[in-house]
Amino acid sequence: MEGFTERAIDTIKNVPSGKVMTYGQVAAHAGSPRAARQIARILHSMSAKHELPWHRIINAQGKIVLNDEESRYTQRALLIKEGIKVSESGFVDLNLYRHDPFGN
DNA sequence: TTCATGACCGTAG
DNA sequence: ACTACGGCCATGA
Repeated sequence: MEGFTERAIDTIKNVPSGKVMTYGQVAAHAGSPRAARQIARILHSMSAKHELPWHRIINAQGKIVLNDEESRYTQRALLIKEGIKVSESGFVDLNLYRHDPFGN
């Protein structure tokens, strides 16, 4: 493994379709539990380049928090297409769709 | 090395 | 559900 960023990207790539992970979860799995903000930055800047399933990453409340209106719509559409139920206000039920890297 | 920057997190009102 | 605040921390200039 390289550094935090590498592990984070790897973690994100391993989120299966139909599941989601929170920023904090990814950070923790990458070795830095309190570095959730870095995950946000990684997705913001490298999602296209690394072909990451960026739409499967949401915040700890299970809510979509993108600033851009268009991106929000896209993310919601992608999640729904994978079978995830998303409320109109952009909430996802983490109890049902949370992906646990360790399989718990 | 210091400084600003985030698609965050948890708590509180 | 919404806003406000303080805390956290890996990057890049």
